[in-house]
Amino acid sequence: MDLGGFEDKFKTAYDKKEFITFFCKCKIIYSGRAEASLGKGDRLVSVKQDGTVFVHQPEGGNPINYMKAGGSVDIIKQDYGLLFKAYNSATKEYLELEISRVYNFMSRKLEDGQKQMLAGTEADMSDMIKQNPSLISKDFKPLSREEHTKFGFIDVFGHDKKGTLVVVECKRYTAGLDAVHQLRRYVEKIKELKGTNKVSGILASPKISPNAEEMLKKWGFEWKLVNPPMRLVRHNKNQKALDAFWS
Amino acid sequence: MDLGGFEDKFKTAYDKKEFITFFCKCKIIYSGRAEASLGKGDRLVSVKQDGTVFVHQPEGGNPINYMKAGGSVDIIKQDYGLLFKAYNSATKEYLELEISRVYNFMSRKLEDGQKQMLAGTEADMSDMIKQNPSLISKDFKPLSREEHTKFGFIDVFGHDKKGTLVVVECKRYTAGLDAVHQLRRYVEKIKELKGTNKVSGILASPKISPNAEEMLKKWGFEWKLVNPPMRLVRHNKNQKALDAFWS
DNA sequence: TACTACATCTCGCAT
DNA sequence: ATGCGAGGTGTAGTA
Repeated sequence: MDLGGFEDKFKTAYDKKEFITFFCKCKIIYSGRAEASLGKGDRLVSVKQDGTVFVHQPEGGNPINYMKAGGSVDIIKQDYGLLFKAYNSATKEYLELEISRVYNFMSRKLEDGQKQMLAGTEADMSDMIKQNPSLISKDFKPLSREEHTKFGFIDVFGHDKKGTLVVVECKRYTAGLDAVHQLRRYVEKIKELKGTNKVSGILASPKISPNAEEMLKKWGFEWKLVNPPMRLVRHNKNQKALDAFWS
Repeated sequence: MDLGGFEDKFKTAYDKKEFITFFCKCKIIYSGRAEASLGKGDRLVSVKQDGTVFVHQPEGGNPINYMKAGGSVDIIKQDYGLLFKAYNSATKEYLELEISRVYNFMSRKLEDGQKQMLAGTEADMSDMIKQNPSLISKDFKPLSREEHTKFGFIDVFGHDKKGTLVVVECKRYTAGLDAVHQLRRYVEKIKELKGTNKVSGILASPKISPNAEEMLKKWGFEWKLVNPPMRLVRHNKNQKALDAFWS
């Protein structure tokens, strides 16, 4: 594609705040939170309607470069082709593409007012435990969930029959050392605030790493196997319904 | 764009393992590591050459849905339009787009063998400290850096004039409670391994949160203000050299 | 605004 | 394969 034609199309679409995307050959320099450079190659470049920019190489899950919303883009003629400059003066970030060729270009104003519904998060897991406290133990009585105020960020908080306070930390995946440290921090905090040593800590997760389990025991806490809700529901349930749904 | 024409183009490009990207109106369901759904709206959809899929809404930095490389994509005619099914049997993940309209389509085989060079990471920061130990203290003698062993991952390890062992943990940004716990873990580990209590811990970062500083002091550690290297060099250095380098 | 913790985190490295 | 920590992490929720 002709670079002059691209420049015109880009500027028109950018002024109209359309979603822009194109394939090109370019060299990349980023300067801001770090300093990065990438030699010449073919990439997908997109500029979103809020000013977000991202660049993808032909393989790999994440953009190789990006700019968050809030910046601006200029295109400037150079001897080698075009200089695509995305910059954010507020954060002092600069992303520059030295474009030598543009292969394809498309742009359009996209309309989308939808927000994603999501189930199976850690919040859902703590919900499930509060609804079904026997997942932790027979005499666990939950009092609160996702406590973000008084005691810190505790997933589930409650007590047992003997009046011992119980702090539960949930992890959706394998719990590691960091999870054990988190639990310890919350237990210490509760002990301090309540002026008691009768506080037990429970880590609830589908799995725990060996080091984490060792440290957990060393500090007198417990691990409880709990699977997160909604995970692979379709695959663990009736297989016939599945096949019907997914094929 | 005609849905039948899109279907043909997509299948041809997909078979050739081209980088595919299109604008469409669709409804989305994801099932796998969580369960998610998103009502009808306009989005950008891309399928990369390694099978990576991502879907972007018109605004926001991250893809609203994605699949990592390793899966497959099918397109199936339906009464409402086309069903785009991306699935990975190994991980039991499914992403389905119910496509009612396709606005634009482009695909191309992209060639790119480049890898990004990056400077200003935490590894560079620990390098800098090892090169310039006075950033920590006058009598700090670094011995090793980026110790990536079974004991853990210690950024910089050394000793002072009096023979006290020193563990340094670096953070590029504001150090929080997690960083303090990390430091504590490494110090405890070293004490255990070396059979001594003469181990001091230092947290090196450009900033520290109040809670983190409190906990740090409580445990007898120190904070040292260290800025990460390479950050904003472009803006802090001589402007003439800059212009030469960056233009 | 700053602080805290989650994320369908992703990614790389070492065991 | 698993564990562990960094990330130009991003993002949401709260004080």
